[in-house]
Amino acid sequence: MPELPEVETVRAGIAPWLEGATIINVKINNRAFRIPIPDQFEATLIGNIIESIHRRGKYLIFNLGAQGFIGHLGMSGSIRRLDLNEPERKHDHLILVSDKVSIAFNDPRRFGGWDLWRHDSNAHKWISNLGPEPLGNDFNAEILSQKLHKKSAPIKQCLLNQNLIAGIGNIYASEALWRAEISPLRLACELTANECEKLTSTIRSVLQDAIEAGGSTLRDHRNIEGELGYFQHRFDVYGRANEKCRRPDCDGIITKITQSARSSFFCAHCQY
DNA sequence: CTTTAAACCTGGTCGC
DNA sequence: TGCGACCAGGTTTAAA
Repeated sequence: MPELPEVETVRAGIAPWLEGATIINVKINNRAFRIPIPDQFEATLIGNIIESIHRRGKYLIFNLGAQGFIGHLGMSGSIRRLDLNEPERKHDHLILVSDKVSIAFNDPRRFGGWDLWRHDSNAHKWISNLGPEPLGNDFNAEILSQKLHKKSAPIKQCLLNQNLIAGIGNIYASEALWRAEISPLRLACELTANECEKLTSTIRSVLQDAIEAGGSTLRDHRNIEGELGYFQHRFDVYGRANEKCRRPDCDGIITKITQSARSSFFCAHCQY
């Protein structure tokens, strides 16, 4: 479920609970992820203080000092606070107990994963080849144009390539292209400099708007007690097949197409 | 090197 | 109420 904004919302939600906390216990109910959780995971964490929690693309990075652990929420992962004596739920694969709070990582499909990292090694392989952070200073229209120029694939597929830009997923790829009035079918190498400029801007705005929507769910007391990793945002095109285009003065209808086995939504009337 | 397809999983929904 | 088909926000691996 989670793309960059959802992962950032998880990070912002758990950071106040866990930064500065000492890990008391780690309980793993199921290690069987695409890459199994390593055997030394629990022993490496227990007794250490979580100094800080970061995000890179869709990954969560927990810093314990000279070492730490890294997590991915996959397609169906979420994290929630686990209060004292609160029962575990089905698919709670990882329980982390600290001197402040306990959290549960729940992931029905187990497409997510957890691993260890050390400062004295190179960056973890999960994040070593990621492209720039779209909301960071290393991302701009020139960089995007340079990268897309080498790609003959449709722009929608390129936006999902984490090595080009980190953090965009299937929803926000469609949303950013709609805002930029660019068809998902356009070949990446054929985008003009002006279109790259526009797309850079809409990628930023669509992610930023979603983070703010996630932030508002964090401020809602009911939601902060609940699951982090999923919040319903109002999408302009995603999931709106056969509905009216939301662009003012456009009377187009949203179309759903399949590109490399993923669905794309767009308005053929105003996206060219 | 590139691009495409299949694989990894569970659960919800829809049509019969 | 049940069953099969299909769909889902991601990434890696094998194959072409």
